[in-house]
Amino acid sequence: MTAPRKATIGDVARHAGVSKGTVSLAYSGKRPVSEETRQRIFDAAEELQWTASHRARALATSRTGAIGLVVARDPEVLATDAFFSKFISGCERVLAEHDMGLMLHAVTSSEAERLVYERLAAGRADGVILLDVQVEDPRFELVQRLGLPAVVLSAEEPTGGETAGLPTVYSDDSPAVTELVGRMAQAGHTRIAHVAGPDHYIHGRIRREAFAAAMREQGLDGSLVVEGDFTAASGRDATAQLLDRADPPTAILYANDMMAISGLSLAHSRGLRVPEDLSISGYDDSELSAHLSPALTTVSTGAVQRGQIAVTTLLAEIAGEQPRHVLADHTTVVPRGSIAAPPGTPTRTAP
Amino acid sequence: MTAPRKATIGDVARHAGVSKGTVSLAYSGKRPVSEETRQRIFDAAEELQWTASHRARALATSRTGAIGLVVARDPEVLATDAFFSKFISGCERVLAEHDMGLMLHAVTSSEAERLVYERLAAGRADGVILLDVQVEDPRFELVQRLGLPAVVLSAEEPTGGETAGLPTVYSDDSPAVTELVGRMAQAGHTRIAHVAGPDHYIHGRIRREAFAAAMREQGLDGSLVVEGDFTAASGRDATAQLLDRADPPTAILYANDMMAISGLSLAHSRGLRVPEDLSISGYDDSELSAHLSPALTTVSTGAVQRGQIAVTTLLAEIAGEQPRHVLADHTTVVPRGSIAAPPGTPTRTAP
DNA sequence: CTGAAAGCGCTTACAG
DNA sequence: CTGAAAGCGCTTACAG
Repeated sequence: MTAPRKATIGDVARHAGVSKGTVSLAYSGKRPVSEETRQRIFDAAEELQWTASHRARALATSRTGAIGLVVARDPEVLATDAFFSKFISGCERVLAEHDMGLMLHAVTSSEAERLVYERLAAGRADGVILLDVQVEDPRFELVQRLGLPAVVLSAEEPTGGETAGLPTVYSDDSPAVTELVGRMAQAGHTRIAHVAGPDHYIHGRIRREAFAAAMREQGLDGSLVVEGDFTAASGRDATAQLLDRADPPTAILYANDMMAISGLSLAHSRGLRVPEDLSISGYDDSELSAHLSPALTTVSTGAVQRGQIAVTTLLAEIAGEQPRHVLADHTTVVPRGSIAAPPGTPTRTAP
Repeated sequence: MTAPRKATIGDVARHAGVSKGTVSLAYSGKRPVSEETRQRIFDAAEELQWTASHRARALATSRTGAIGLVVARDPEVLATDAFFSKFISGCERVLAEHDMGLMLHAVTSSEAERLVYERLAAGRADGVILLDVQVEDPRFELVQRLGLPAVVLSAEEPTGGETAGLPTVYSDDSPAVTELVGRMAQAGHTRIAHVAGPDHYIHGRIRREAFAAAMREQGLDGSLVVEGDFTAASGRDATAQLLDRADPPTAILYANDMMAISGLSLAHSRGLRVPEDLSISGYDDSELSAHLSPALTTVSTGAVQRGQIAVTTLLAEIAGEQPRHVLADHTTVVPRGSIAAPPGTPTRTAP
């Protein structure tokens, strides 16, 4: 039962009667190997059940074959984030093609976070993707000092060096928010509120600014904003605060699905019908949002595609290509049943 | 702007006027180094900004410093799984102590899955944790053939070699389900239904069997079971099917929160009040469940602890210790507002 | 097309 | 307490 020593490239070479170099070449194809010896080598490898040692290859090539992803969020929040796992799945898709993997790190302090990046830079990963970017994120400087290739994922175009020159995969969250406000206004709503994400997150801030701008365009008062933190708890509390007002909103635009769903639930429990009494929208297109009753109007973020693009961009940078910013916009509004005319609207306002 | 060559242990040794071996020892502490040279070494390292290369160390020690986790689920489903990210967070906690990392792989075909395990075994990970275990899971044989240390996470004690002798971290989901049924029965429910998870998953099957057994114990009919697949979509459909019956249940026990939440939403949309008209319970204790209105009675699975224990167990196995099964039971019912007496019950049945 | 050898950057017996 | 050297298992110029 004691594990037999694993075969090495040397064993295969000996077995096939060639040099180690030739075995290596037969697999990499970096230089031609005669069909005959190639076959001998494959047979020997098969017989010895040999697979190249990843560790040895990593040292020889100075490439680890992994990229790093560090998440500095409470696991509770991570759990409920529809974006995250779709994003990872997109990353995997292209990593697999390149025979690479994803090193995931969950940290809870910024001290631990710094340490993790240092370890990654010490050869545990060939590069990293920076998620949940904050305004003037300290990681920008950190990765550059560490010489660690990185791409940042942002919700706005880094026109003025917002991402410190690091290659950035960005989308623009604004149009979807504008469209959502437009739909609500069109349905006849005037008192529209926004439950925002934290302002220090770019995607929190952008969605909020887009809300304000869209309301202004519609000639409406865009000041009814409550800041949440993307958790269900904060969604419920913010909603309670809004509904408790003397002049409660007739529509609420939430910065993510999670907050929208707990908000929806609270509204229901207060006897409000959605969408008849209250219209709402989310952001993220989580699986749950599509199967609620009524289903939640939300925004699909193209998370899988962004994962793919982010990794592709990172690999290009690692390969030494000139870093560039790339627009990855698959953001689109998914209209579902949670928006209707406000209460008291005549059944049909024919044009 | 061209990246300066990174310092190596040789540079540090030269700088400090010692041998490479001594530098290594100064850091590992595996053998004593005089305080004076030790300081010289640290100073040199500091000045040259040296950190040991993980790749080189990995080859020299035959240890990769990472464990693998492969998830064979639709990203949509993963996204909404409260267990998963808490579990990962628990893993990280102990991995960090050991200066190790987590290689995460998301696969969508069993073909891809096999390939990933082979890669992991080829030196990309020192061991793996097997999640979402199925009955007679083919991975049991695979990891053993590959000589890849593994621990499996199960929802029942592997008394009869269910996990092929692999060290197993198990909990028992039954008591919580029994308690839930008990609470519902106690409240006066007799028509209690179960929306189950797929039967080929151990945790799906166990919860279902526990439901049947508990109903039997209560002298109730436990045949009202609809199989879902843990997604919100299936939760909604199963609930519709139940509520459409001539004799709909007055209480529904769901195999996870996600199905319970979409079920709750559907019930609401049909004008049923929860818990006045329908009592429900979930399983997983997701963040959302606590902030719904009413909050969802559910089961906390101790996912963080299980992650910690799983990794601890795996590291012990990697270190060559005798593999054993370990009970990791932090499963407990979290009573919240979603269970009450069935409709038509006199206000208070004083004992 | 193939071989011999150096090199990737550490760790760890082996001597002293 | 410290040094010189071998070894981890590959890849890749360099010769032929």
